[in-house]
Amino acid sequence: MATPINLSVMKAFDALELFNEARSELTAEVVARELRLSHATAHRFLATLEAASVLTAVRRGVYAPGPRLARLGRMAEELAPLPASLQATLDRLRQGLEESVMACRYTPRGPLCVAVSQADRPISVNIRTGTTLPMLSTAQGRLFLAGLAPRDRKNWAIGQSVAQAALAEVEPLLEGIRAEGHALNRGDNEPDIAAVSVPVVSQGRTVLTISAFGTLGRFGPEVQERAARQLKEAAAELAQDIGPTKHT
Amino acid sequence: MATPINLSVMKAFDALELFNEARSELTAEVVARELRLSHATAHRFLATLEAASVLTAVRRGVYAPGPRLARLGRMAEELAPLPASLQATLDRLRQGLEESVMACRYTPRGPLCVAVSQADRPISVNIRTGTTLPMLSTAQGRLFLAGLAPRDRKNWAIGQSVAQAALAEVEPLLEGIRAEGHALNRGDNEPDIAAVSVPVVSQGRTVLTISAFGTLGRFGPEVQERAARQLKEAAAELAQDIGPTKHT
DNA sequence: AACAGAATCTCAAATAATGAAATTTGAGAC
DNA sequence: GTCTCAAATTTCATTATTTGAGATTCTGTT
Repeated sequence: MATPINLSVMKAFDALELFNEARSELTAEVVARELRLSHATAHRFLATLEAASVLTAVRRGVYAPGPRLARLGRMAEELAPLPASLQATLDRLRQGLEESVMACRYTPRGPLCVAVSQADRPISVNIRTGTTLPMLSTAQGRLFLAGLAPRDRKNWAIGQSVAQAALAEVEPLLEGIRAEGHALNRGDNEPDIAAVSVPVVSQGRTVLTISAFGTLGRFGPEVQERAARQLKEAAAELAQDIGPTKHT
Repeated sequence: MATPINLSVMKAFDALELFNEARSELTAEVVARELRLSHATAHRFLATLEAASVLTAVRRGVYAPGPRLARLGRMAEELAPLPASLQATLDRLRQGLEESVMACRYTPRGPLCVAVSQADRPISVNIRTGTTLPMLSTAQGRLFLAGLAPRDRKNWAIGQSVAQAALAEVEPLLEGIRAEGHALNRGDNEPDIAAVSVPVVSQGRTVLTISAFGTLGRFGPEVQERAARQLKEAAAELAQDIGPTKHT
């Protein structure tokens, strides 16, 4: 049903995902172990990425991020089609709410996290940009579904091999979401994690969701209501930023 | 002789290279044409990159850079093992010399451009980070060769299938480079392009080159001398920044 | 010098990628 | 609403590429 995915390319990006602050260099041994590949195959991925300047060989057998990856990232930041004001808006909301805030875009597989502003506390809930959330069990997913016409919702379920029964089960929730203008999540997707989400609507379509999220204990009724209000104001501003585009 | 390279991964990065300021979106048609693939294969690469969040689907058939690419780029900028002061140093040199300035690292395939500071003029010579230069015909390549022990130089030629005769031909040049402490290029690699390069030497090894480059007409003897002097001073400072590391 | 472990290379077998052709989608005309 | 058609997406037999076991090379230690 779906376009087959190039598995080598996925693995190459999986390898890049192994870098983090605590691991600024990669060896074939780490790649082989983490991605469950042979040592020879892991080495070949690293050698390929080095040949492409995506990685740089620090010394024999040890690789670090390379200049091309940095350049492609800068290019992505300059060209990606998000409102210019999105990150600043998220930062402002985060300061006002004192919780983490994020924005998601619709994809058929689920809401895609495209920007985050993490709460300032030493330890807080975070999500990585590029993460795709489940559609049926998250506030963001339900907002996107609530914004679709019934036929589009049905086609979505068919396209993603989701049982019509599962879709029918959330229809009452979607009704409530449309009435309230925001969606809540209290542990439905992740235990002990709450979220309040509102849609950014441009030309009758939900083009983004923005959400405040954190631990359940921090999200009582008053916080929820305050968050929903502030998120809605921000969403209205963002919708004006987006305005009419050729994406109709 | 060398580790085989994964061709699918290379093609995926070739596809990413098609974005630029004038082209912020990609279609399968463009990818197919530019990379000489079938329409179906081009679509599959785009779908793969979209599934990996490296691209984002703007609408059916149209793709833009995605959040994961931006994130990986930021990660690369944070983790890549360059001296922290490198870019500032290049910027300062550019201002002093009023020419473009760049830094290269050694790879067996040739000098890899890892940082650039482009001259302020509306039109000036530039190079893209991630570009690998030829080894024998560039000032940077000759500097790296000049800094290798004769046996290492011979092994390099064997490893890269370079004829020993070609290597022997540049030996007198390398001798001159070692005596002067810098290397010149006046159209040897690219017609009408001149470069002055100096090595950044740490623990007896040439770990970087820094170069000023521009059109031939702007690089008279006085400019060359002035550039060499300023580049050498900067190289000495950078070498101290690098200092003793575990890269011995 | 010898040795050992890690990194790199080789190549036959297995698997995945490719592209021609079929199918689906969606915009525009009526 | 239906129909048309170009573009996008999917299918599947064939071909090319990828994989990993094992061989070879490299390098640090003694």
